[in-house]
Parts: sequence; structure tokens; C-alpha cells
Amino acid sequence: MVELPDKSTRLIDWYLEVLDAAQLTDKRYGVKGMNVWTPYGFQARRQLDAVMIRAIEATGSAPVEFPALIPQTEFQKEKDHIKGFDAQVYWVTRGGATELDIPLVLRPTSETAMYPVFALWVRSHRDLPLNVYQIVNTFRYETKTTRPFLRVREIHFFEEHTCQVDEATATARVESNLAAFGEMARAFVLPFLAIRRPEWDKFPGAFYSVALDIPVGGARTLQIGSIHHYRENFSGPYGIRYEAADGSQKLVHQTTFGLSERLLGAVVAVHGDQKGVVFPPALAPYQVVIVPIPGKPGAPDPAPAALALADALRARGLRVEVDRSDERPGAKYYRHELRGVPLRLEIGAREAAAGTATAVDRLGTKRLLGPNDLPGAVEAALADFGAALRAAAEARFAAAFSEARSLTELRGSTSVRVLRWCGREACGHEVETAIDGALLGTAEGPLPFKVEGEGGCIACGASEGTRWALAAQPL
RNA sequence: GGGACUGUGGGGUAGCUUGGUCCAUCCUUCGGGGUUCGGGACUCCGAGACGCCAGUUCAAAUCUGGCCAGUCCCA
Repeated sequence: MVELPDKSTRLIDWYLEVLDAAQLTDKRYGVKGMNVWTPYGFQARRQLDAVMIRAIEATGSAPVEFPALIPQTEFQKEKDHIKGFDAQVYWVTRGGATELDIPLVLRPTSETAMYPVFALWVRSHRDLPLNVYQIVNTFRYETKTTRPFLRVREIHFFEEHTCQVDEATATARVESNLAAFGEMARAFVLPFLAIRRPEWDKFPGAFYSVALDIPVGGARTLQIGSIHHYRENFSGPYGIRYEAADGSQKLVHQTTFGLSERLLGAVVAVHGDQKGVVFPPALAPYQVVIVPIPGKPGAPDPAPAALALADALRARGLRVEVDRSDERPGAKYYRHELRGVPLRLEIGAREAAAGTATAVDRLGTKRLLGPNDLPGAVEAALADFGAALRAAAEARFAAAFSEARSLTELRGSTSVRVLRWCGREACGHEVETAIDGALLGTAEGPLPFKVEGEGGCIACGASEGTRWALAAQPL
């Protein structure tokens, strides 16, 4: 019997317990920030990867895989980059008993692994654009408290790296990545905001960084991904240049796009409730669970009908489990709800005889399906669940923001704040002190709600060049 | 990076102050049997732990030190 902590008041406790109870991860491995992918968690991750792969490949990106170890000499070529990661890289300094002449870095991200090779691959404008991605594990020596999926030391990392002919094309790639992420977020049912980070918070080595943030209750936000424009910051040091059509030699402009299993944590945190995880259909390890209900001794066995329906649904491409374990139906309901299964079908003697199924989705909507085109009705019920989940998520998203017009208003914020900012760092830090959090940056797209007028900077009052910005307490 | 706290079966806990009553308590879980099965069943039998390494002592879950792991606060 599982009693989860109250999600609204104890989000982190709730999160840790629900991951454990739903068996999405096993955090008893014994190395800080490194957890075990359980069978159920791995299946969820596989769906996550599938969504990412489909969306990014649709934009003309090709999968590659680079080695995990990077020579110190390559790692150090871009100054800001190494400064940014210096404190959190793992070093490999010995092979057996032999000290290595050139120590190796266990990749915290793969710019410095890929770019020396990109310099070999890119020679002509005809080689461009170069759009490649990989999904690999990367390593960062986190000193803060680690949490499964949200902050780990071994990261399941999606990273796209591209080379473009010029700055404008690279900017267009950033836009294309944003659109691709929009596709992914639709599948995860995660309403998000694209926010251009302030100068002091951009990726080490980037020209600018666009973060993908979601609200997660109160003033808290979670960054679930990022897209960076590097301009020539890396292509210079790594010598990635090409011969243009006019015969001149030019440096490429680069972009990257990074995501991780943090998305899985975000899905759990955003959709989960007091009963446990709620998976959107695209991510659920199994989308439908069929529970046959035996009935009195001597009654007809509903198992054959359940198995036949499972086959019919699988033929339509659905992921289906039939739970024939030796438990009472109620116990099964609780367990599958805890694990976030979108749709449960109950088949007892009545349904088996009538060719129907009683369907209950994870939001509690109950109805009788069939007997006409039962598999089709199941698909429809699953689609309805997805729509209801989206409506609920979008309503919470819309309610997560509020405007702030003065620094004092920021104190004790209970929602993510939207405010006018002049762009100066000093003013930004005043905002951060007031909200006891971070100035996330300026919105890339439309704001999450309608705003009135365009007053001066919240900190200094200047009206010149102010823009809408967001402030929050990042998790 | 600096500080504080914590570590008992798979999970959660009692015991620790004042060493012996502890081959360690209770709930849950797990294995086997029986009766059950439309929202967390009952019953019988069984399994499973003092983070690691040293030290103090006649005697250590309990005291001391180091290490490992975890949590929280500060930079």
C-alpha cells in the first residue's frame, strides 16, 4: 500500500517517492547522481528517444556517435567553454598502471569531441549544412544535490550539432530546432516557453542560448532543454572552415540543441497526481492494460477475450499489456494507476459475452466500449485521454504566470513572473535578489498571456529598450 | 568549495542518551500452501538488517576515528 506525500506542498518528496513506487528508476546504485534504468523506466526512455529521433530526423539531421573520451588538448581549445566546465569534468588520467601523457576528459558534452572531426569533414560549401545528432551518456561532476532524471552525473543526453554557412542560416537552424522541439513537446504534452538567457547565464562559449522552460508549481521552473547559437566561437579555435562558391575561405557558424532524460522527470512532475505517474500516450511504456476479471468459480473465463483484444490492438500499433497476475482486480487498478498507464480495460464475464470492454482512463473517465469496432473505440478513448490531458496541462500552464510591476512585488512570488527589463546586468541581478531566484531571460515567442502596456524597467525605471522578461526560481 | 545532520532486512521503522535484558521491534515486501477475485482480501508456514574498515572494552546496533553513501544550509 503506497501513500504518496502531498504533491502540492511537498513536490520533491512526492517526486522521489513516485519514481520509486512506480519503479521508474532505482537510485540505490551507490554512486552519487548515477541511477539504474529499470525495465519500466527504460521503456519510457525508449519512447522518449523515439519521439526525439522522429522529430529531429524530420528536419534533416543524421545520427552519429562520437567517443566518450576527449583529449585534454582538444578540450581546452575554446576558453569560455573550458572555464564553464572545468569544475565538473571527470578526468581519466591512467591506463592500468600507466599515467597517460595526455589526460582524457569524460565528455560533459561533445563539442570538443566532434569539432576537430568536423574540421576534417567540412571543406566546401557543398558539405553544408552539416546537421548531426547523437544520443549518448555524458558525465558531469555535479556538486549540488542530485535527483533522478532532473540532475544527474551520468546524463542520457540528446545533442544535435550543426555547421551552417553563415550567421543567418545558423539563426534559421535555431528556429528550426525550436519548431522541432514544439513537435516533441506536443507528444510529451508539455506546454513550454522558449527564453533567451541573459548574457551571464548563457552556455559557456555560446553567442546566445535559448532555454526551454516549464513552470512546475509556484514560482518554480524547470529547464528541459536548450538551443545555442555559437556563431564562429568554436569554428575559429577548431578550424572548421570551408571554401565558399566565390573561392574565399570562411568559418562555419554553429548551433547545438540539447535535451536529456530530464524531460522524463518533467513529464512525471507536470502530469503526475496523488495516485502516481500519468503518462501521455506517446511516452507510456504500455498505453493500455487489460485486466481480465475471473468472477465466481465455474463462470466463463474472460482471459481468451482479453488476449484476443490485446492482439487486435497490437496489430494497430498500440503497446498493450494483459495483467493476468494473481491479484485482486482492485490491487491491479491501483498499481497501474501508480505507474501511469493511460487506459485500463476491464473484461469480466459480462464484457466477454457481449464483446465489450469497460474502459477507465488515467484521469478517471469511465465508459463502456464496443461491441462495434472495439479496437477502434479503444483508440478513440486513448485519443480522448490525450486531449483531456492536454487541456488540463494547458490550463495549469496559463495559470502559472503573473505580471510584476515592482521589485517588492517579486518577493515571495507564488507564480512565475513576467516583467519589463532594460537588459542591463545590474538590473537583472536586482530582480534575481528580489525573487530569490533567476532572471530567466527574454521570451523568444509570444508571452504566455496578454500583457497591458509597456512600462519601464522594473528595477531602474528606464523606458529605453525595455523588453518582456521572465523571473522564477529554477528547480 | 565551507558547515550541520543522518545511515538498522527490498522499502519504512523501534532500540542508541546510560554498552550486557537484542541469535534485534513493528508495518510493508518477498517465497510457499489454502480460501478468494467487478477498487488496495484473509489465513497458515517461511525468508530477510545493525553502511564499510579500524579502535576502546570481558562485552559494541549503541562509544571513538577514518572512509563511503545520503540529506539540508551557505558560497
